[in-house]
This record gives sequence, C-alpha cells and structure tokens, in this order.
Amino acid sequence: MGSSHQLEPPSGTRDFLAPELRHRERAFATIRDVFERYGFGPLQTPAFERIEVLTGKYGDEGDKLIFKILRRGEHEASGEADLALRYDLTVPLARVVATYGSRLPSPYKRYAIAPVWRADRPGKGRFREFVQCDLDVVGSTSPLSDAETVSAVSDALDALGLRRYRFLLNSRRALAGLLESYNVPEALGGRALITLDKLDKVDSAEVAAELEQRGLHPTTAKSLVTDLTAEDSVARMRAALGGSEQGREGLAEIDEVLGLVSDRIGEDRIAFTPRMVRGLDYYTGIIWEVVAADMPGSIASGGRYDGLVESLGGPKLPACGGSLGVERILALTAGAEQESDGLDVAVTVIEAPRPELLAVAGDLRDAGWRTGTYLGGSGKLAKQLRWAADQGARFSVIYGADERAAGEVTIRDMTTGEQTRVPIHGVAGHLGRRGTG
RNA sequence: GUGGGUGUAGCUCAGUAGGUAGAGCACCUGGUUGUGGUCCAGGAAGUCGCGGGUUCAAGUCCCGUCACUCACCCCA
Repeated sequence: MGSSHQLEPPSGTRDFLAPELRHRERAFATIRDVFERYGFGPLQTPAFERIEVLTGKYGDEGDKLIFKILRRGEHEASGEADLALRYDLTVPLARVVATYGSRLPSPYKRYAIAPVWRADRPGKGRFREFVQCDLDVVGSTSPLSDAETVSAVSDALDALGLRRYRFLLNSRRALAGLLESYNVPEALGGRALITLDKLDKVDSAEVAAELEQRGLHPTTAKSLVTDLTAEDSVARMRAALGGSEQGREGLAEIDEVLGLVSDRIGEDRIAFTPRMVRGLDYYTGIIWEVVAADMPGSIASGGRYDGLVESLGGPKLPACGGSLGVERILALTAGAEQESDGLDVAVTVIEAPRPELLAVAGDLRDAGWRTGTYLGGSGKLAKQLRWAADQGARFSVIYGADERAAGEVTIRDMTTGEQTRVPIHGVAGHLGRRGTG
C-alpha cells in the first residue's frame, strides 16, 4: 500500500532476509575457511575509530567519503566530529598493531570479515555499508607474504565458485619509475596516474588530452598513452622502467611475485598491468586488483603498505594485504546455486493440534529434516498442501481421523503425488536421514 | 559532489487533446465438507513518490523536494 519510502533502509544499505542472508553467510564461512587454512587468525575491532586515525590515510577523495560522528554532550553544538565509522579494515589493523606492538606474534597474520562504511553515492554494486573480507601480514618484507595474500584471495575466489577473473599486478615503485622515465614532474604524478587508469574505458586520445590539460607536455602525454596502449606495451614498459632506479626495483618485485604465484593460480590469471593504478594513498610497493567479467570495478584488491603502521605512531613495520568485495562477488554468484529456503517436510494439521504431530515433527527434526508444522488458520487440506508446496517441501505429512484411528500417518511425496501410509512412530525411519536419500 | 533519465496496485507496466485510474502476474474466496502445482467464476488492493503552483478541473502542465537509475568522479 503505497506508503512512504521513509521506512525503507537508507539508500546504499540493505535488509537481508533469510534466503539472501544464508547465501551471504555461507560465502563468509567459505572465505574464512580459506584464510584460516593459510594460517591467518581473526581480529575484531570497533565499528568506529577516533577520527584522526582515519583521516589522511585514503587521499583527499577518500577523506570526503568517511562517515563522521558528531560530538555529543556540551560539544554537540560545535558541529564537530570526533569519531568516524571505519572506512576499511586495514587502517584499524594498523592501529591495533601500533597499539599492541610486540605483544602480537611476528609476523602478525590476521583476517577480518566485517562491514565498513563509505559516504559514497550508491550505485550498481556500490553501497554505503558493505562487508569486506580482509587479510594482511604485518612485519614481513618477504615477497612470499605478497604472494601468499594473492594466492589466498585466489583460492577464496575459486572456493566461491568464481571462474572468470583476472589479477592485475603492478607496483607503486614501477609507477614512480614510469613517471621518472617519462619526465613527468613529481607534482603532477598522482593526477597523471589516475588519468592513465582510465585507459581501458576511455578513448586513448581523450586520455592524452586530459593529461595535457593536467600540465604534461603534449609529447610526453602522447608517448605515454601510445606506449601503454601498444600491443607490446608490457615490453615497452619494461624497457622504459629499466632506465630508472625505482623502475628497476618495481619490475623486480613484480617479477618476483609473478614467479611465486603463477603456478598456483594460473599464468593466464595474473599479469603485469602497467596502467593499473590504485587510489589509496598508503600503498608503497606491490599493488594488485582482481577484475571479473560482467562486473564493473574490481572485486578484490590489495598491495603493500610499508609506512602505514608507523604513520599511526606505531613501530616501523612493513605490511601487505588484500581485501575481497563480497558484495560484488555475491552478485556474480547469486542465482548460480539457488538454495531452497523453505522446508523439507511440511506437517499438516487437519484436526486440532495434537501432541502426536509434535512427536512426528520432532523425530524428523532429530533425523536432520527441516520440518515445519502448519501454523495457519485454515483447516482445509488443499490450503495446507499449497502452503507445503510454497515452502518447497519434498514431503507432506497428513494426519487426520483415518490415520489417527489406525495409528498411522500419510506421507505425500510432493513431486510425484505418491502417498504412503506408515506407522506414526515410523515416519523418520521411513524417510531415513536427510541427504541419504 | 556534477549532468541526464525514471517514480501509477505486492511485481512488471499502460494511461490517448488536462475531465478525480487500467492490464498481466501475484494474492484472497468459491467451484472440490481430507489432497497443492491445471481450469472456471468472483473479489480485494493505488491520497498516481512527496509538497506547492496554474486551472472550473492535474496521473497528465509548471516549480521545488525526495528516492531510484545511467554517465562522470571514486571505489570493494
């Protein structure tokens, strides 16, 4: 009845009813199992943090997207915020490491599956409240830690049944080297990289124009765009990066990670992608993201952030990690395996409710069958069978005057319509255990 | 945050030159007093997103607002 939108959840947030929630929780459990198998342990932190912990970590754009919480009490009138909802799970992790330092195992490998909030404009596959599945290694500079996070994310995607995805691999150092090789002034570097990131969506001439508009020399802009879009762009990049110290370091770390994970996750599933740029300011080395067919944006991402813990006042510890965007992954796997949300067995109630019905239902439940009794107000069997069918029940139990007199119940197979009379205490025995046929 | 589109019954939508609303599906009841998924008959359901304006009269025109949506921005 056409009432107001006021009662709907705020835009960019959702209510989850049973079928969808089950699907989600199953996915979370799958991911958690993979992470545990890699030896990561769980961590839970508060939904909100002191605001100064969050600001300045995500870049200017990112800061605008932080949900702020106003001060309360006598300071309320000031309109200032002193707390904010977490924007991701990585910064809270860095805060934990800064707080507990040496009391944590080293390296510290942790995962977290929890909601984060962004004051973003919602859109397709884009929410203001969504769950991230993060895993990170703090305290290791070994390329193995980069490789293992990539590998774990890949395993998780496989376990979720995702097929068509690819890792794009790059390095902040390689990007810095790239800018150096092409003589892009440092001040323009950041914006130039973001512009380059558009190359897969936008026409290359437009990208070149935008680069010029940002202050690059026309010749620089053109050669950058040409080299990045050429057939042999990877070869051209490798050549260009060879001319700079940072470029060589970047290439080396990229090759090292590629060499470590290619066998495990498949060579065709990961590639050095010179134009791939990640927005978050805190990355310092390897960066990667996962793209999937039929989904704009990325479904997972990560990288190395060696300076973040220290910037929060903690020890100078290297770190790397990654995060899966389950919301987007769930959108891809939804419907693929539609779980029946209802009942296995529906127990009808023709006469007044009787204890035998609960006994039969109890036996079935003990045997693992998801069993429901009719709780509606109709005494008509037709209606109750319809209810049973709506619930997706494979069997219905019918218990009326006839059956009661004989000490039996009728079991109706809802797909074939076949009916059998069995002794009232033999129902579970007749159907067996759930799943064993 | 910027620009475009949409907003009519639970869902998908129609609504012709402004004259206070329609279809399909779903739902409910009955045909079948103990048998669902077919069929037939009937029924219920909308202050036409919200607020204001023009008009004798607005779902229809104008302004505002909110929501959703597409592109940009950014991201999972």
